[in-house]
Amino acid sequence: MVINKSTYKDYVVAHVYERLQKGELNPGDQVLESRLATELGLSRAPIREALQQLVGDGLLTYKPQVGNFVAALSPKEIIDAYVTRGLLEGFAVAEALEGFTEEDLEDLEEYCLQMEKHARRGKQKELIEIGTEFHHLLFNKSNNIQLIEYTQRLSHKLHLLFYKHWASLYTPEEIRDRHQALVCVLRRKERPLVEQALREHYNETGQKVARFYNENEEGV
Amino acid sequence: MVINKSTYKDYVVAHVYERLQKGELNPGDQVLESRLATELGLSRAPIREALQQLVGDGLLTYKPQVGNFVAALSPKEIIDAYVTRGLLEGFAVAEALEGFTEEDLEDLEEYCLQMEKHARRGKQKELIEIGTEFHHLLFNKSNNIQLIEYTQRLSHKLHLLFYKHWASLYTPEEIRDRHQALVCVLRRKERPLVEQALREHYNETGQKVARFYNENEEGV
DNA sequence: GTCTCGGCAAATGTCGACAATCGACATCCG
DNA sequence: CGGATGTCGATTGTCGACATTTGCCGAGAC
Repeated sequence: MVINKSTYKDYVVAHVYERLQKGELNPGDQVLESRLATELGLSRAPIREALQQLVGDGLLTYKPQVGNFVAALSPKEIIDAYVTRGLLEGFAVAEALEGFTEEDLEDLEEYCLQMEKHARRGKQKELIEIGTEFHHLLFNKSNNIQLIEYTQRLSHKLHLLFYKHWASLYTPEEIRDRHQALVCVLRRKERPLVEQALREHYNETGQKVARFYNENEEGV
Repeated sequence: MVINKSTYKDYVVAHVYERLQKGELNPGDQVLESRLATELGLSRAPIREALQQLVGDGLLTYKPQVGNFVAALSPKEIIDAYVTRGLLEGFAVAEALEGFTEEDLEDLEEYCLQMEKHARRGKQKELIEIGTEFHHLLFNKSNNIQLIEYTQRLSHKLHLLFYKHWASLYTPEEIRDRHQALVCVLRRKERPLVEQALREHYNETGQKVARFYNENEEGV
């Protein structure tokens, strides 16, 4: 593109994101370099770079001499990923606990209500957006760069892979309550509680997503 | 090459690792693609792939249109990285707490003694090796793939960047005691204690490394 | 003396073509 | 008929050349 002064790589990455979100690329599918190249009117070089980055982010898996495939996580791997995210985000939030102002907390509570509203009306896109914003606000208070980087990566990965199912996992009330509970714990300013709460938050979701996949289709 | 059926990329990655360990590449140095290419008798394509992987692992940083540079962490970033590793490894070990047999624990204690011995005799290479083995045995008991992957990456990064200083941070007795303390805590089989112990273990080391760098040279 | 502008060298970004490898199908032999 | 083997198409791996961008350096104006 022109707007982004940087290279084609990011453009390709964005394109693949989109394909993933639209469901045009599903777990297990092979991602062909030449196909993407002709699609985007580029040579294979920038495509390969983009794909490699996606592999690094865990969205694709790479088999040498064979190709890149959309990551297909087993139920166990799904749970693992969510558990790990809970660990990272829990710690990040705990580290930044003192940094949360009353205003922040009220913003978060407002998000809870909005999430419920959007969920109730079936506005999936807005729901996702607010949800992302919610957690973003949470772990971005931390100033541990390394921690944030890993959290972002994992968050991004889970977001793209399980994007579609968010609305079918919990009822609108559950969504609201679960997130309000987090804000509640945040208010108490006790590190271990905060860590524990976020771990459980993601642990539950991981279990649900994994069960969902187990029922609907066999992963891997 | 022939012995390794996989691609040149891994070969290049290994080569850069070596250069880093030997101190031929230092933080801040630019890593030139064409230079590596002629050095290894390859074209720039596999070099670029390898460098990109190294960027993903955090060993290099990448400036678009400019090049790749050996990561130069600020003191804060050094501490952050160690803290994060403590978080990950602490959790991984805690998760696998029941999996540690008495035999494992005795092996670990044996490692402690060997580390002290090698440190005392100035055998840096062996010291590093055992140290790596020690922590490897610790977090590899976990079966959380995602967690292990991140831990490995971070471990690898810190290993390569601060490899050289290990022996100068602690006395041989301290090295032994610090690791024996970990085994001790492991024996008690109490999750929170284990997590806490590993966090502190790496926190301390991070502080030391950061201070070391602050005194000897200005990072970044 | 300092600042600005323009051009030059060097490095990265991209391209199209060729080589090596893998998977699948067809074929051959027991 | 079943399993091993050879061949073919498709895809990735690698290459060398070209395009573009960056940062430096020096000439010239103020």
